[in-house]
Amino acid sequence: MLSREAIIQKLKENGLKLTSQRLAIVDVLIKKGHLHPGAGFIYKEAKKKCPSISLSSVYANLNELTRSGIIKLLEFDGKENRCEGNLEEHINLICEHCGKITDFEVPVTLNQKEITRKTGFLITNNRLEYYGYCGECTKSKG
Amino acid sequence: MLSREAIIQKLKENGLKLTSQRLAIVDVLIKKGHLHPGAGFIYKEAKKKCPSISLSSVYANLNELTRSGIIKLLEFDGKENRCEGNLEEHINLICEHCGKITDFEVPVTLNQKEITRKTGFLITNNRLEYYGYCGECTKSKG
DNA sequence: ATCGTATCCGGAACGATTCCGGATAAAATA
DNA sequence: TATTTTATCCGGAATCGTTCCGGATACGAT
Repeated sequence: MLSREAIIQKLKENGLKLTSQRLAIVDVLIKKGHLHPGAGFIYKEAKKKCPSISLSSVYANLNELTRSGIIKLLEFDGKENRCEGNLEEHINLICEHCGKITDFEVPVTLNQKEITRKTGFLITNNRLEYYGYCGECTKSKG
Repeated sequence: MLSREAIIQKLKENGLKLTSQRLAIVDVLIKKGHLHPGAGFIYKEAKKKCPSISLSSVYANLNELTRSGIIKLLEFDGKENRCEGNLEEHINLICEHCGKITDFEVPVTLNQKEITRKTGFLITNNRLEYYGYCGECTKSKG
């Protein structure tokens, strides 16, 4: 995740205004320990600093932040989407019990050029996920 | 994708009845050239052989086939979900222009045991996707 | 042929997200 | 500082793929 300053600079570069709603959302995103928050959580948290904020503004802002390359949205059908601040290629470990998402750096980057050469497919984005049960949930339940 | 016979055997093993609706859906799934169909397409196609079929039955059956380990559902937020017959670990190349999904075998299987050892995360399922533009769409448009 | 039960159908319900149009406020300009 | 421009805001309605419901149907065991 970028620093607050870097995000604000990117926002300015993209001609986006620094509204109180937008900054409140950014502050939730950069808060440590709350990785990969969903729109609902961000709404609830941002409301503490900016009580007038609406849920539709949260959604609009998350889309805007995505367009500016500040975050990435992990979309899940049925479930809430989640925000991703780590834009480097990596694997998301998603716990099916507690919902926690952990980043795992890919030791050897898969050779995307080889895929393009073999198939003609031009890669612009990726989504690498392992589903299962995190260490804590495995210990407590089995 | 399993053969028709193998699927029918799996259905019997799991105590599922061989209804005309279910078999019509299976026939759409195993048809070559229509890889990764969505519920809407399956509904439309199955209706040709089984005109009384309902969309809710298609959904119920896709969930049942998933539970029996015959297919896997690729869930997309906003867009239709897609059926996956290849249950081996591989990468899906998803074209953002035409929507086509192509399987790409992973040359070196990522070491899942190492992930478990390092993080305690127990892997039960995976989702590996590259988004971009397939060869055909790249050629025709650029 | 009978029976038990999984499965079916149609439509209502669901829920996260998007869309709308009038109101607001950021920030450029004078 | 006052004015102007325009992105952004809010609240609620709309969207849409999917799930849920209850009564009807038909598979397949006996």
